[in-house]
Amino acid sequence: MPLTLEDIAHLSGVSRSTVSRVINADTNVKDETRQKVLKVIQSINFQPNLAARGLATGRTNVIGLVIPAGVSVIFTDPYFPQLIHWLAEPEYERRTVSQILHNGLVDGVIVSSTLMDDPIVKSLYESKMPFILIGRHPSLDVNSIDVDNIHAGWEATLHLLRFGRKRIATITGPQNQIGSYDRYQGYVKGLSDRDQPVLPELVAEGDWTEAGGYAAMRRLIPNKPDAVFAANDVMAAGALSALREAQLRVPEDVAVVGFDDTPNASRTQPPLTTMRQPIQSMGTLAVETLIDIINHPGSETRQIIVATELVIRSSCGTLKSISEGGNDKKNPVNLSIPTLYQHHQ
Amino acid sequence: MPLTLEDIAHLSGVSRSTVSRVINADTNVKDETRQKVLKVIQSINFQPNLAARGLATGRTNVIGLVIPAGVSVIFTDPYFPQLIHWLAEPEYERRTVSQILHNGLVDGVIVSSTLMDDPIVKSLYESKMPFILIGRHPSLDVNSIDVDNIHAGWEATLHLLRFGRKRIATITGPQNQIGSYDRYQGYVKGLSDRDQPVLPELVAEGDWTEAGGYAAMRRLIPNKPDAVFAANDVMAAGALSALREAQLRVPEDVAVVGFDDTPNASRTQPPLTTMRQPIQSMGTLAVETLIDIINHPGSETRQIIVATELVIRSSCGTLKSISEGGNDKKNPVNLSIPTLYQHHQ
DNA sequence: CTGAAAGCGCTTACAG
DNA sequence: CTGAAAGCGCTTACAG
Repeated sequence: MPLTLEDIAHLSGVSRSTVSRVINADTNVKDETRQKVLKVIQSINFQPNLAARGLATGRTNVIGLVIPAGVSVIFTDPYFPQLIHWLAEPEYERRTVSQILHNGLVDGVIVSSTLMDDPIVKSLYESKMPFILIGRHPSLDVNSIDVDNIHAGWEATLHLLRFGRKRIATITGPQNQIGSYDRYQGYVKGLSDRDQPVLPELVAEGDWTEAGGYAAMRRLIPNKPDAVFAANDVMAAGALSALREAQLRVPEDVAVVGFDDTPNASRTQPPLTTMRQPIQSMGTLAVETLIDIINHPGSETRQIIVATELVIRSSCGTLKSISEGGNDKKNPVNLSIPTLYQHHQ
Repeated sequence: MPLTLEDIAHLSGVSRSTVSRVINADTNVKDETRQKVLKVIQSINFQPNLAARGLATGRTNVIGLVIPAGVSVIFTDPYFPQLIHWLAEPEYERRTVSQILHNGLVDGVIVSSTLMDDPIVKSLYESKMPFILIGRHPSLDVNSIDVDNIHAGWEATLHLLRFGRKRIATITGPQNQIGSYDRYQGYVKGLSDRDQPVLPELVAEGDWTEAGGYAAMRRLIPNKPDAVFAANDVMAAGALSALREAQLRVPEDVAVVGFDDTPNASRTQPPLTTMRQPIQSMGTLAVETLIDIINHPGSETRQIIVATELVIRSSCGTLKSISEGGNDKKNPVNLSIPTLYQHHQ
């Protein structure tokens, strides 16, 4: 149970009214009293209930934004990101965690955080606020929904190996993010399982952006990779640009595999082979699961893993190109395609 | 002042408790009573105060979404749009207007609606809820912030005329949107002011999307335009694709002017001349103005017009290309560039 | 400078 | 099936 004004009042030996005055920066409070109360408030990180305040004052301090034609348009027309750019200002963001999360205005939260040890997750975990993580947590037993990134990275790498690629590079995401770290571990495991060395010169860290993928690929090219596994499609697209610029053919000279299967993956030149995650379903499932968690306090922790699926397009060659690919007798190519594989477009 | 349960109780001749039961679909209400109460509720479109309900029940029925690195990433990585795709589902959207707007959870709203006569605007206007429109309203006296779309369309068209273009086409936005309608009116006025005919065959309506711009341009090409004014940059980009495909050179064969100056405008091939609106500032200004309106109830209506600015890149040729452009003695070219004009990139 | 008390608009046992 | 009453957690005159 969250604390109330009354609790703070008891703890600091004053009345509820005085606590309220302190919180609202009313000047009619003796400085000594103010300090005393403030100390208590800070020590237990008290957040006044905004619903109650809203009721009492008739003001909530929240404003709404109505956009036409639903949420979808804000992603198709670059006009909207700009229009709500103020949302990204530090002044607005700072309040998010402490204030919006623990002030009685939300029943639970979905956290799409991939940071290795995000303080938000820890504080949420300790606060008893219902929440679900999209991703996984390395140590805490929290509700989560995720793909098996290690397995997915492993599978992507193996796919490249099957095509006879010998110098498989990877463009990773930031390594302080667990999903990104896991994909890299999958890559390492894939190579190790086939007795291939993991060469540092073939590993470049990106930042999920197209520019980052482009830059990473530029760093890799001098080291002569014949394939690259990018930890997301956006960086893969950047890598394709760098390869094109360097006059390298995809997939003939360098095969490329991405991750996500975001809509643009099928529109790159050439279309991208990529590890699909069912992102939309994960979002929906997160909402549904969270609501269920809210409705069943004290229920068991849920850790949901959804399946990924390699979507084969042309950026890594098709099976017939294996013959061109410098086949290797020691690691015979497995010509059977797992049933999980599907072709798209 | 919004009505309360107590008001409904009086109006329907029952107690507050019963009204609450009806609203919460409690089965312990005589059917006759329920109908009576429901009728009153519907007749005045009563919305219970969610802050009060949240206080009473300890549940608000709102869930939060925490995303890493701030709001900005959701626009750069296509992962996020997919993750929150459920927000776009009708089930979630339906509640928006009536429920979220009039339930005491927001103090005011920004409406980015461009529809000619949006019912939301009307209902907001009647409800006394503080709000500000991004755009303008054809008849109601509402707070608004907008650019002068007529003037901007006029200026874009005149720019093309100055370059000696004779068959200036336009790709409009949906004509049931006022901003889009205004831009078209500006185009018409620009041509009329220079005694040029407005040819229906040179007018095509788009839907703001790249695909829509592409399709519109394909319809225009057979009618031999030598310039096109697109009502936004996204459609202009689509038009560029269609022109490239038709082997028409930009700007030599067809000059193109866009609208917005969204970030991609400088990255098209060739970079786009476009009418810049200060979208970010409009967003910020809308927030600030709304807060001010909330803080000063009963203050005068504010109608803010912010300036646009033609950003000249290469899609409409540079001044020296005027000499190639088949100058017209009757309409001498004005070689002086207004100081408002600026060159970018 | 401080506290007791009323009130914001709901929900929900409790009593009938 | 219905109503009176208490309570959710705040704020804010009012009295001292």
